[in-house]
Amino acid sequence: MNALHLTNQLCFPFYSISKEITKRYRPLLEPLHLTYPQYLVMLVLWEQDRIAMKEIGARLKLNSGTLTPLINKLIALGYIEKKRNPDDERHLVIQLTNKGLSLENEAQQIPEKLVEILGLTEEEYIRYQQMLAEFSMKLGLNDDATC
Amino acid sequence: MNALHLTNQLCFPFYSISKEITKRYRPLLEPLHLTYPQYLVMLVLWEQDRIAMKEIGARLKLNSGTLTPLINKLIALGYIEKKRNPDDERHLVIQLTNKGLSLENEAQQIPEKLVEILGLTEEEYIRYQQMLAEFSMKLGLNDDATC
DNA sequence: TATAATTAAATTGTACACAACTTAATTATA
DNA sequence: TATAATTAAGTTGTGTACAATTTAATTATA
Repeated sequence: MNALHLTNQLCFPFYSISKEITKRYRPLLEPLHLTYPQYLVMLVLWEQDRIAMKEIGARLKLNSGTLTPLINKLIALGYIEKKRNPDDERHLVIQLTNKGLSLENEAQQIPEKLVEILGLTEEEYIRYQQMLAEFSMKLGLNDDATC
Repeated sequence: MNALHLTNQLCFPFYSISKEITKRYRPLLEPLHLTYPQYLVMLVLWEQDRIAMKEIGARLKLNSGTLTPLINKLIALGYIEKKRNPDDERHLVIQLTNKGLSLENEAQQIPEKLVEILGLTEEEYIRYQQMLAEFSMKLGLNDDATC
């Protein structure tokens, strides 16, 4: 076996599948005026509002070089606001606006639409998800450094 | 179950695992002066030399906007050359230089080093690979449009 | 066979992604 | 308590990614 053969790589499928899914998200997110990384930030905030930018970065594994412009774009869209934490001025607290809050309703059908677009059954979805969670664990991606 | 919860997403693990593996490739590829996408182009050429840029794009699922600067970088590094196909001047034929050809030797230990860095056993590697190949198939990523 | 349609690269514009560095605020330590 | 170390954002520079458009070459069609 030639270990340098493209089909024998482990990373390449992750890389190309990731890009392909992101591409398939595009038409679903377009009505919300969001890109996929912007959508991820919104998911975090819908889960827990008023958290530090640092914490969003920790959950999404994004550093400030990526996150700062993302956050600024979401502010420009009117979905979030940022203000300094008075107890520690280094921390930016990110907060949903009413517009950002109500956007969650419009996003409700996105996950089911995506599964449909990917052509997966419920069992397949769960099986892949478990496999990925296991793999993420092995890579230490679930160790929440901020806890 | 909240389908909008980050941990219930299918795409997010693909996205973050992909980025994490790419990050772990970095120190392995640094001695070759290659980034991960540049390494992918080299893998394709070590498999089959003197192919059209279009064909490289088809295998890696990259369009010309991404591939053109990648190819130019590899030329600047002295690993490849490009020339027009005399039979069809629209096609760029990409060819390894001696330097690019001999680089394959230096790349030989990369796959095993990566598996070690990822902390996977042989069986795990194969199992994940199969699952990913299956998923890629479902997404139609293996349909080689150029055949 | 002149014109239209198609095709492969290149270009343009927007948006990540991250390493390395800078700045300002906070905390630790001599 | 002045100084050093640490921390969170922001900035800079390089390198993808991709949609949409342009350009040049080839092929199809009226």
